[in-house]
Amino acid sequence: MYIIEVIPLASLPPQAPQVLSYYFDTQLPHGAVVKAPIGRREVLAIVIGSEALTGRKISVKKSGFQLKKLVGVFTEIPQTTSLQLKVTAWLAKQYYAPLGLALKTVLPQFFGKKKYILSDRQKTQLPSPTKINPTRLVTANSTTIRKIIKDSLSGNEGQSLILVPDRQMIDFFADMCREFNKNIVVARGRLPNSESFALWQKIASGDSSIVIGTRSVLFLPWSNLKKIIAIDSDQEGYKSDTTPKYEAVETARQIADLTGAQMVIVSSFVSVSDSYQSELVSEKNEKSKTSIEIISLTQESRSDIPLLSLRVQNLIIEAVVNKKRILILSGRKGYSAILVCERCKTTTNCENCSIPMRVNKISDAGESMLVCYKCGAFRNWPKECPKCKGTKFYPSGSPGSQKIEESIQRLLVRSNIENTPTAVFDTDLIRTEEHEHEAWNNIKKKPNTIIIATPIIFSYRFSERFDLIIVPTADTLATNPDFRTDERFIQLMECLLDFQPQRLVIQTFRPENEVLKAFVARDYLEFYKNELSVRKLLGYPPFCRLVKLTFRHNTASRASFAARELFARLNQAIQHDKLSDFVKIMGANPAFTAREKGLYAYAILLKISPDMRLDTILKYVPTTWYIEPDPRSAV
DNA sequence: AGCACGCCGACT
DNA sequence: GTCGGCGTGCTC
Repeated sequence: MYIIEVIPLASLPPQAPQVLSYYFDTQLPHGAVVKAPIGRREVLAIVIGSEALTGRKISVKKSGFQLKKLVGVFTEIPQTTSLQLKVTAWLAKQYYAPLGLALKTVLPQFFGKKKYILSDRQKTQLPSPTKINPTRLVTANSTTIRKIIKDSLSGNEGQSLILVPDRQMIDFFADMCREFNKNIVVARGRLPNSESFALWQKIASGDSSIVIGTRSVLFLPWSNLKKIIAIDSDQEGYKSDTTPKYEAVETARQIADLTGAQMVIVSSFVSVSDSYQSELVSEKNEKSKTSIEIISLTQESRSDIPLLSLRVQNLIIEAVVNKKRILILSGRKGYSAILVCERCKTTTNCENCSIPMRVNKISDAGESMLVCYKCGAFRNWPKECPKCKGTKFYPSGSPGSQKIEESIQRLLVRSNIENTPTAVFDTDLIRTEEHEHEAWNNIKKKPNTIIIATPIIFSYRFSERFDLIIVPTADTLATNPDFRTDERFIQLMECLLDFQPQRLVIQTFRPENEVLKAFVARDYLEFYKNELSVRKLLGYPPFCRLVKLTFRHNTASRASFAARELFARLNQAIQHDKLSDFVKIMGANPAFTAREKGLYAYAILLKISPDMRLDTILKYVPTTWYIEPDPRSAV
């Protein structure tokens, strides 16, 4: 009899032991794959140790548990590389995730269905980097990116990875690289198992190639990785939506450190956090030739603030007449942010959530519905106001894509150029990748289409060109106010410049805003300096890591009780473990959306010293809480 | 993350 | 009276 220690490919609470023990008749090698019973189910597990069972010693060692027997062996041939195990351990530690789920993310999709043979080198050792290369940080625009990628890849004998934030970008980089290298591998998420296996083996064999893909390709069995180029570092798509909720670029840097590869981040705009990383080397690029124009809306008459100022209207008409391509950046989908009662000014809120419902146009005749973007609930236009019994309502608040399109169409009609097509490009209309392709092809068929798009258009920013770009609502581009709002604004504007417009026009109620001025001057040194000092003072990234804790319950009092209870418990732990210099607790407060899908939500925000392990404090958080490390938004 | 247990509402 | 909703709790 032998005691076998395994990592099961299942989620165990992170505060519980992550390695489970079983007994079995034979010894099993490190890396073997077995079937282990957990509760009433069977899961695959990786063997990480075997020891002979000598008498009753074990019952003492594993007291409290009745050891179960392994159900069977899938294969004794080791299926995990040394690099994979290192990355697994790092993911689990860095993002406070169960080890088994971290392992599941690094293993290939065909794991447990196909068996394979690893080289000895992969099983046991890493390429042992002689030195850790500092990450290079390069700002690029659509004219310089080709050169930067080409230079970065030239003379590279090993494997290279180009990491992109979303699938739409893959083709652009694949086509670009094909011009100077024939060995391009395009990795699109879910391949059939056989293709996925072929790709996996090609990379495992050490074959020199340039791999282009989204975050899942990070975990290919690199055997000769020399370079990782990440396109942008702060895009939404880089954050994993399943546990472990890793940041792909941060993970890429870790893999680069483990393999000795060189890491390069190519961004349109260097984030505040990246600007602080002292080991990064920034390389300037030339300024764009776009003329940036700010239009102050404060002078427009108070009662009738038009969506498009006279100046913008004239520019659009002129551009249409001259057959120029026009893009309008929309901050949100739908028609408008809120619906207001004409008499008492009350907004219509969702019944299940404590947020206003958005107005959505559902037909060209102007028929509208209300929709909640939190829970997806729909309702008809209200008949009467529950407060004042008023019967007239009007859409208000920040305008969405539909309302912008409506304004444009009216303008075109007024100007007798109504044969100009318009198209909305946002996630209301584009639900799947095929939709997106189709929508895009339709637009391309009519090159004079005026496009009204949310930031999802940025996936095309290196390959598309617009002559005139309008930002009608600069002040409401950020959906929720947050410490990252200002940098997010600059990032959006910098991405717009990648379309290389002749003119970019920004409408604002706050023309004196410092952030806007920094963008117009395109000089961010002062911005970084101010932003960093504020963040240092308030304990935001890069000076602290944030962890958002959320508790939801259908009873308000129980939710608030749980929140106060954990708040007290964490404070106690901080005192007892002498962590007050390393952890700050904000809360416990009702969450930004205090009621969500009928549940009352409370949130606690932790600010944790970047070099402290998250589990030092998170081990005190009950499993009933939702834990989100490095949330994209602090609210 | 699964998966079962357990306790409340609408069906043959 | 059972089926089934999903809240709560456990996994060597």
